Amino acid sequence: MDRWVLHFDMDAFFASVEQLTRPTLRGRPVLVGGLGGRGVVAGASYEARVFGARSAMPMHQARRMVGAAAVVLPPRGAVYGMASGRVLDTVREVVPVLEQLSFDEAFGEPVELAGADADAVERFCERLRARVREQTGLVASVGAGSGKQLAKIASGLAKPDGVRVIRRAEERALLAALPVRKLWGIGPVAEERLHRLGIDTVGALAALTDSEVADVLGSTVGAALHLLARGIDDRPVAERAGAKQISAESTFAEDLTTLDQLRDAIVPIGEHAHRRLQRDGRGARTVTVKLKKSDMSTLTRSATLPYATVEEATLIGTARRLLLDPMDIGPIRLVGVGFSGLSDVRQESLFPDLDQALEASDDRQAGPAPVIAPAPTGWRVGDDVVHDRFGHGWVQGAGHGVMSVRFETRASGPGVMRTFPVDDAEIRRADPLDSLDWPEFVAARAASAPVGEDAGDG
DNA sequence: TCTGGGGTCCTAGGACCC
DNA sequence: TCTGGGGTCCTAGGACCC
Repeated sequence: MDRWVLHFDMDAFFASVEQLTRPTLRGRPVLVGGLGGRGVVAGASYEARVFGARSAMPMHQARRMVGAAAVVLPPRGAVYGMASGRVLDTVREVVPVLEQLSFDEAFGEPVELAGADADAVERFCERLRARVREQTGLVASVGAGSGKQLAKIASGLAKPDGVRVIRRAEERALLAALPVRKLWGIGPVAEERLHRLGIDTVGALAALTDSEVADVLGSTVGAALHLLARGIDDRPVAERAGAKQISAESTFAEDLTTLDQLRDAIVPIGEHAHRRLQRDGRGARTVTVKLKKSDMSTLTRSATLPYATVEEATLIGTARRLLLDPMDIGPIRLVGVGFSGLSDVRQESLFPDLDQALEASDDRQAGPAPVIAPAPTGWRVGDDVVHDRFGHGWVQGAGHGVMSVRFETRASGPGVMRTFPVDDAEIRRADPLDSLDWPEFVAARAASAPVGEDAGDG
């Protein structure tokens, strides 16, 4: 009996959430991403893509392509996370088993579609999209095919705002004509290797022998891709287990050149990773430090503790001791801290002596301020604010002692802009999530919870 | 003014144990 | 007293995904 795998993919997710919660931005070219000199685009609205802007492009380049109309916003991870959760909850009402790939993508294989004809699958996908749009205000595209690979290719063809069902009869021809890069698992390196051998299409890849593919792409990855290229893809759709690794990293505006700078810089990064570890609830046994040099090559150093721990001092102390000296390895643009070997751990250690030893050797100190200045105390474009009379809004511009605030939320429709002195006492920092929910739930939440910090967490 | 941040999986070598 | 083979754990690097 024919199986049907669905791939569900939100359209321009980050930018769409911005346009949903800040209605003035609808129809405008929105770029979400890092604002600094080294920032890249994390999300671009379709209006921005018209100019050639794309995800992963350096922000300055995208900004130049789009021109003066560009609206550039820092990512609001907490809002995207909340929106993502609601979208997936909605999908789950219809497709209970979901394999979530990211914030905005998931595979499903609805049991009621087993053996269905393509028209029925198409109707199902359209109903799913309509439901998501009604309940969340966000647009998804859905692809369907005989396996994960084809479902994913189909959703790519469906975008924007559509459904694409790849029928059995068209499968072979469609796949064969595709550039190899379209296969999930073929990136720039594999693509280049195949090009050098004159293999440009999935059809040409499929026509190779097993051993030829293994020679070019390796025996494990090569064999898997060779099967996919021939349309053989019986991988099951299954819920993902908990994360295997939790990490945080940061790129600095200017390269770090001394060990002291690294030792200072790694602390807030380790704390960030540790906060997320705490939220996860497990402890970590292995600590990994990642350093990216100015030439973009990376070095990693890791250490495995005798037991998993949740202790911040132990974990960050271990990370600090793993650092290498830029005097030896060269200037560093990024520092990362990762925790792995995750497991449930009781709070009290089985090895109190060892704990003491580890903490004693922890050279962490309350040293000078981090090299990278903390967020400026003033208002920045994109900040969420609240005003007693005008309600929830966001900072659209700031400078020269004044700031312009657009008062609007998802529920309000396009709002008015007002100008205030930057030190106006009536303007306060607000929880970004209120832009999604205001005013329905906000009163209840404001009464019970403090304003969230960590909005940039994604 | 080049190239973020959060992940997964694979490879390969060495240590260590039986 | 000069040389095996298998299994597991650890470390480092890299490709790839969104």
